[in-house]
Amino acid sequence: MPELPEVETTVRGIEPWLKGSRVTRVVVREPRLRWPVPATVQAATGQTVKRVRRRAKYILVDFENGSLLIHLGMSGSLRVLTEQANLRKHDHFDIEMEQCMIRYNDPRRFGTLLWLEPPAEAHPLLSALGPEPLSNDFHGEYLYASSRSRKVAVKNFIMDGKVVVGVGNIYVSEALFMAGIHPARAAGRVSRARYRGLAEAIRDVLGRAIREGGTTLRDFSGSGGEPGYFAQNLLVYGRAGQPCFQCSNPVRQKVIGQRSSFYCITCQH
DNA sequence: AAATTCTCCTGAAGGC
DNA sequence: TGCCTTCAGGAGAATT
Repeated sequence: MPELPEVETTVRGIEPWLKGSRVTRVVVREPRLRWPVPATVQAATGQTVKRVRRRAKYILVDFENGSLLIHLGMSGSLRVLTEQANLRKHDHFDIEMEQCMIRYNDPRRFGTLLWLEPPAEAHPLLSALGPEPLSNDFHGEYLYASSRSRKVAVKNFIMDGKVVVGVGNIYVSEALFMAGIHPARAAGRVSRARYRGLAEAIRDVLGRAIREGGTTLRDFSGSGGEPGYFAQNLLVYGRAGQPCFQCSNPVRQKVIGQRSSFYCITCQH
């Protein structure tokens, strides 16, 4: 499940192949994704890529008069192909360039391909998003201020894209453990000092994952291309029943906000 | 407004 | 071994 670090790694991987190059063709062979891929994506044909960037977990391919928006959903991935390659099951679309092609594969079809008229930031999917977790706008004070009177579990609060973007189920579990905060605690009942620690933990865990993804990222072309986001050793996520690295008590697993949460009842309060 | 539930889909894992 | 069931999960939409 691609989280922010993998999306970032993907962006860095494909940008050198796309930037300054022209789209020669967009082939949509299986339009059934999160939303049906609209015919308007053909607007990219013939245009030159100005840049490739990430906002939350969205990939934006910017052109002079619009942007392609790509989301990897749960199971999406992009590959750069420089020569003919057989189609695989769940290959949804290709963006053909002068020197290569970007091929999107997504078994579970939770991903997205849309065409956005400028300014892209005004699009409903992007306009209400919170700050980037690695930006200067994101810090403990911000979390503290925006969580007052909020009763939702702090875990759900952090996963809310209007609060901060791109912190998914895996990394929120990791960051809460690092900060010693119980995931089910009401967001409004977390102290300023602990929010400082949490913001720091989020920044740390995402930053590390991106750096590790960057090291496993080589040329991003060919068959492999899978960003190595799981290279990171996880402290609690997926470790139910195994000893906590800090106190050796078994890690608990419980569903909070419809999603599995992993935490240590001794170390997190 | 805020919180909760529903929804999309398929591969993997578990049960017998 | 193999078939059937269950479940996970990003995030917008719908509902309470």
